[in-house]
Amino acid sequence: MKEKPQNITTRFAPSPTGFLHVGGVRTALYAWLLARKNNGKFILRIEDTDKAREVEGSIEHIQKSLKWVGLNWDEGPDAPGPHDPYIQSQRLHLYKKFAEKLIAKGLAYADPYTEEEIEKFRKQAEADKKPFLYREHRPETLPEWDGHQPLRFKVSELKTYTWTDLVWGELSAGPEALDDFILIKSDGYPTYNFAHIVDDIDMGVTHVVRGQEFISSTPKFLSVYEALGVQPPHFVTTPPIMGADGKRKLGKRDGAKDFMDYEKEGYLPDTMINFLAFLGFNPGGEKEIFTREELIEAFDLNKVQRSGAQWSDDKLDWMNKEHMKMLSEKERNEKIVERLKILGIDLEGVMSEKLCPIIFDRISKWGDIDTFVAEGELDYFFNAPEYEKEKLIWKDSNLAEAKKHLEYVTEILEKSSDKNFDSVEKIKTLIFDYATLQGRGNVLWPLRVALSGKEKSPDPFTLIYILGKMETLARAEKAIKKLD
RNA sequence: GGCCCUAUCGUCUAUCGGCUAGGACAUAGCCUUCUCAAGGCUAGAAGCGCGGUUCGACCCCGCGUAGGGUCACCA
Repeated sequence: MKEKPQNITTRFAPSPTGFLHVGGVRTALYAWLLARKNNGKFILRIEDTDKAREVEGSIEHIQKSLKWVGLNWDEGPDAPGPHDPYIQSQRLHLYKKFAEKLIAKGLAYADPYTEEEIEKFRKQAEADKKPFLYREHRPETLPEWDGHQPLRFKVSELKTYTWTDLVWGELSAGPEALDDFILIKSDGYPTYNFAHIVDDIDMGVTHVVRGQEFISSTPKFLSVYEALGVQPPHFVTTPPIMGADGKRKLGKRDGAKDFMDYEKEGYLPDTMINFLAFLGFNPGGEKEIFTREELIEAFDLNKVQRSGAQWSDDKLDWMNKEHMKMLSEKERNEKIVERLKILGIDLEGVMSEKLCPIIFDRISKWGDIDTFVAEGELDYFFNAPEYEKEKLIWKDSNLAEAKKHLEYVTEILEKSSDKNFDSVEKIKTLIFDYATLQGRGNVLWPLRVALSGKEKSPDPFTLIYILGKMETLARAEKAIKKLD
């Protein structure tokens, strides 16, 4: 229907005020997908114009987050490009240059008021239940700027702006959205409202992918583009991600967590990409599990949602398991062994070959291994169990019966010539034959509980295999004694 | 409060005027299984309300309602 846009350039422009949360990453993801799909350019720009809110180390942390999920940028703080540098605090001269253009046109002036005076205006507006508009207090003669007051933009024409957002369609807002906002603060740094426009122009950004909170200030941006005589870029506005309660936009103030926490919890990068993309986007079919490449292929701005989507840990976990299943057995095992090692459990050779699949079945993210271990779920392999008599009995059977079966099985095990139970298959056949005659549950249940000490555990043959002859017999005999 | 936006199962969503409203997560039940998990099957579960346009509205329009965003020398 419409031809592929040419020479697309998108950017992600976080401010280094701490960590990135899922909302920020999704905005970055959409910008990245848009660029990658169109063979365009994706720029990372750091918007550090608020020195008071800046948090040490966040630039590195943000980059780490993006790198974790593979959102690579073509130009950025650590990737030199034609518009170096990519950190706003190092581009002050540029904002000044653009500010001077506006001053020359009579479209910018110094703010003569003190902060207290403005605060008074604001309070008054609030009391009158009216939106605060600075321009209503604009001095008759515009004060000249000496670089120490805030520099304000002068709205020259109060009109209704209409623009097309690639996600939301046609949008418009009247003059009440226009105001004399601050371009450059008294500390010499530009505000976001001005800096991002200057940078987007300078860097040739064609598509501004941003959160929905910027819709209301778009007329302000358009009035600046107009004053500068520059054609505005395309706006691509993403819907908000709501907290799990569905009530409010997810934000740091509401306890949104550090995106890197998901890495710590053991989610796969591909899951995060897949999940985040689908929170507010759906290509239309019934397929939900997408690889990164498939996502780039399927991404379409027309299919991006406008209403907020609620975050769901349940669905994230499900999706992560789906992506985990796409891993090879070798990759799975390596991950599990690695995670266990951190917990002080060393698995080697056959042990890991046997144990890893059991663990894999029971987790939906690598971090589940931690709770698995913490809750003693793997104790059946490492510690001799304590018994509660009743648990050794299968359904309606009785103690004597359980004991009889256990003793018989013990006999089979003792007779086994294979000291290491390397061929559990042979033993398995013998026990199975017996169990089939006696009722499988009646035999296998007490055996499994005797070996594991738990109501839930892997099957008895796996246990026999891993425990070895000595330990298996020791546990079985302990259980038999308990049944006396 | 002004302005802007949004509205399909509990949740994420499909439908681009023809719907017996589809899928996924979650929930419940059943099957399989030595238990749990996994897997398979099944079930319940939705078009915010009122008008209008139309042969026909979940889809288009208006009003109402609800929710979100925004109104900083924050981004």
